[in-house]
Amino acid sequence: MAKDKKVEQITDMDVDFTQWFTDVCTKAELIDYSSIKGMYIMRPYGYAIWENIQHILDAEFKALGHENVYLPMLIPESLLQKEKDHVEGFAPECAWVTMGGSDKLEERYCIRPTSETLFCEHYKNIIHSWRDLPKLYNQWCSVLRWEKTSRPFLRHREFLWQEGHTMHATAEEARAETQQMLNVYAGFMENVLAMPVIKGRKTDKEKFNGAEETYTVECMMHDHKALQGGTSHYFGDGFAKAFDITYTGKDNQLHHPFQTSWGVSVRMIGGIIMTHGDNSGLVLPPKIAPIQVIVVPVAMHKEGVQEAALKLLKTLKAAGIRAEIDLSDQSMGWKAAQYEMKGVPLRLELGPRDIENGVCVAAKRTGGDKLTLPLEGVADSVKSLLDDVQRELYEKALKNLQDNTFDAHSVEEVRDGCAKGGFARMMWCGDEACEVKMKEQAGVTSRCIPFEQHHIGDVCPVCGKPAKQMVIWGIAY
RNA sequence: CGGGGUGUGGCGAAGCUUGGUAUCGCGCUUGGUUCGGGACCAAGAGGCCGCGGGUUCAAAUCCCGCCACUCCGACCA
Repeated sequence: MAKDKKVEQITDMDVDFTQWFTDVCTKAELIDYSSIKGMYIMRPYGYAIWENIQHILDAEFKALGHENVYLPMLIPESLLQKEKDHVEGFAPECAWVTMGGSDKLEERYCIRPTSETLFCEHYKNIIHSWRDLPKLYNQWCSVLRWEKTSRPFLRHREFLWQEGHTMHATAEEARAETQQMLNVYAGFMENVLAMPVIKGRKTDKEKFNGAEETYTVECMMHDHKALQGGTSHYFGDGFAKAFDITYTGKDNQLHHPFQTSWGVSVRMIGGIIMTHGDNSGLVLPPKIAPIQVIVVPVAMHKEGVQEAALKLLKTLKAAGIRAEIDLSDQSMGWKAAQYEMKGVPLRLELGPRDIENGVCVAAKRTGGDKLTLPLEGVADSVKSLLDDVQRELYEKALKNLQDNTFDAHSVEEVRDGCAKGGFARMMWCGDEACEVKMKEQAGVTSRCIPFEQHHIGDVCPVCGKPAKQMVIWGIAY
């Protein structure tokens, strides 16, 4: 039976979620392994998803006044060391270039794990006056962090990302930028990736090395674990002071500018997979899917079928839909399973019977009965179905988040509740010692201090002292 | 980086204990029949047995080292 064959190809997600994830990454042809641990090959289908992410986000960044730049890949050790917290955080995972050709280098160069220091070096050269501010730069690139363990999309040693780095005249302006970009990420994830997010602030323990404040959008995966979707940092003038970046203000006095940085990476693709995927494979939100519609002709050998299918494809493409056709001689069943594996949101079948009736048959990747669509005005019906899939994915993910988020009043409650997956909301005194205890006793980390606060209790259940905020706790990827 | 498991055509496995020159299924190629949920017949092609060293007349098999994958910790976007 067909069902048995599916199980052969891809591990059941309820049996082994990790193995299921790896199966999807390789069998949907998103990724291949290279010979170096943690360095993956992004195959055309996987890279196309990243390209779609890039196109949409890049346009949003630019609409908000940001400019793209490209900075070097190597950071001299002396430059990296200028900001103490920053270097301490990244030193353990830096890879170094020590040779130039056959000569040992005078100073070793770090392969960028992130580019704050490089941006600072450059900003010092180009920022002199209040007229030079703000500087709103963004860079699409890859960075390298020598991770001990690695997994496709979730933890690469080299990963693709974007890093925005901005400089502002005032702290208020920089803070506003930090929030603005967090909102850009949240909107993108919810509206385009169909992934509901929790916006909030990271605790000091979890914040970025060198940042004053780190903000995050946290998502819940299908297995109820947490994934950070994007981060936005407010640096204050710490880096500016460390790198001696100054400008002359309208008051003819020297000032340090205020800085932000923000980024998202291919990890988001891991998030898409783990949010929407099912036991048939990948499920892609239509807005990001490289192929939105696959046209499958049925009984192609029969008179006129192929022509009609190609005509249908042309109609869809002309309407701006990312559609493709499978004219291979594989069986109907094989094709159905194949495009389900690859997460194509909508499949259109067209056979002799349909042509006779002037219709085609649509199957949504999200399931439900197959639908019969008149070929007359098919592009509009398809667009509407794609919208349905997009909405259904979001609603399902939102339900998963809501159903698996609970209020907790004790460490034990968090431990037991999160052990089977989920987000715990619990009050917190703000003390890092209690956060450490949560990790030790409940096995969870703080995901964020959500902007949307609820009053669950008056005290921190860990220490009994008065509580300051509600924190989301969970097990993170 | 510590502990466990794994590595054999593209994929999944058998063979390893007891050394003798590699087997099966899927996939791939060609031809034909099929075609509304993973089709069938026939003929073919494809292997540095993860890499390096050692033992031996002889190594996929035994020994040592390394690399990679994977799971559990610690670390991290």
